[in-house]
Amino acid sequence: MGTGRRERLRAATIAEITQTARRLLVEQGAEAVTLRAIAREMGMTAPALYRYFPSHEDLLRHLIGDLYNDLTGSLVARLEAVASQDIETRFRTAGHWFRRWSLDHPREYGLMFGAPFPRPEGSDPRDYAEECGARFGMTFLALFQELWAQKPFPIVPDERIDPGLRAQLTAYRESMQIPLPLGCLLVYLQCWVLLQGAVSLEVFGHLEFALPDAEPLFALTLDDIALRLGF
Amino acid sequence: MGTGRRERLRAATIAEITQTARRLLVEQGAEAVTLRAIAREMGMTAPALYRYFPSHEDLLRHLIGDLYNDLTGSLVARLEAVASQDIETRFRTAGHWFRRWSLDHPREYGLMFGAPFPRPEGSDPRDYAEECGARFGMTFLALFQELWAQKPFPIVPDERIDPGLRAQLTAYRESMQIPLPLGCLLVYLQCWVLLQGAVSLEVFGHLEFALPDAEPLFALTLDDIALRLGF
DNA sequence: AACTTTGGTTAATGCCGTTTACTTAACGTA
DNA sequence: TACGTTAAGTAAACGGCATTAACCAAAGTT
Repeated sequence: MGTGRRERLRAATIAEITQTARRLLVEQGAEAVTLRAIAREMGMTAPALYRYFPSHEDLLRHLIGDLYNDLTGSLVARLEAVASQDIETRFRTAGHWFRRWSLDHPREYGLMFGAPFPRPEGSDPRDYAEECGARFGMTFLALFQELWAQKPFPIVPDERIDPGLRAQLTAYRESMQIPLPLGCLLVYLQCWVLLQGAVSLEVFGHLEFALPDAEPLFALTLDDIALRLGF
Repeated sequence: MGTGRRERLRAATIAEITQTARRLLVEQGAEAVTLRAIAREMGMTAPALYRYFPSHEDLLRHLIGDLYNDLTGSLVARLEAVASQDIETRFRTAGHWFRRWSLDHPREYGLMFGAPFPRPEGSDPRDYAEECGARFGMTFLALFQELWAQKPFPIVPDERIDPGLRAQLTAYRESMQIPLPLGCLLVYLQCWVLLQGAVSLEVFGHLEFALPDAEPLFALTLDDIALRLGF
């Protein structure tokens, strides 16, 4: 129509797109993160986004990856801020921090840790989002590694772990390339289930039927974790 | 168009609508549960559904309520089947059953326990879905009540519970009209967090990064719960 | 017989993801 | 410097979505 006289000063970038998507997510919720809305916010039209992502789905997966990276960066920063403290304090810091981040970013949390939309059939089982998620898990695992080296916590010996579980833990250890006893990885997973389970219930409002404020209950959950880690 | 010659032999019912919605949910996933699809399946047109529900949103909330009722009924039936066994066995049965139901009904589970779509502003904070959810929770709580009457498990005395938590537990107890010590309710909530947290992570695939089959880990979670209940 | 209620219909609005065909600025190169 | 190519956008269209408005016929009521 001629109004167009495009300047072509600068093309959009993937980072700008995901940032816009995130802003929409935060301000208006997951269902507001549409291709048309993102494009509208950026002064473009929806089909242009197909130059950057093959589908809406993939854009969201990429956003999830970015969110994991944000989470990881924020955790690392928080841990560096308390690097001089003893290891128990740092564990508790990590736990509290994860809960805080999650409560402060409920919509991001929902996208990352809620019910996954079924991944499209042909897509990588190891996509960007999963890679970033794995890196995030690794950051937590590093804490356990350090604790184990510094002050080993009580674990179950390999031969007393259920064989089916033992095989999976062995495979997991090999894929991670981290030389820890299987029982140590098991404690890591159990702590992670405790932590993320408690946070998920709270963020999703599934504890409100009994506790409007679940913080004190979470403190007890952290005590459980501390107990398991021999603190 | 005249093809219409409606017979008006029978009007649709709310139950038929939610059953159709559930079938779509199970067979094609949450995003397939549209008003148009439901109506299509029932040989109707979408606007007709507005005679039964004020919005798509409310229809889904009602479906969630029905799913809770299904869950409750199934749990009660399972517990009756083992009613003659000792209380520990029944607890373990309830836990395993909840996991099994959830893994067998992942899409229903996602709708009920996943990230909640934000409820419309003017809607009841105590809608049908929440009522049914409360009844489900009550069924689990009844197990604790029975256990407590029969073989009390170790609890924290009221005065050693964090004051903020104590106040909330007191309010919860009054709303539930169930005369149990606060420490007992606390253990109930802790066990529920453990159980549902572990199941959520597994159903949503958030443990697959380490464990393709999380059953043995879940068994350990049940052991934790058993420990807390003094078994 | 006339009126009201019940439970549907069609048509329309304005979203949505996605595809197709087209445009045009920028770049590489002969 | 002219020319082909690529990169990055556009507009138009399709079919599907929730929702609303206007309408209609059968069933029940007075």
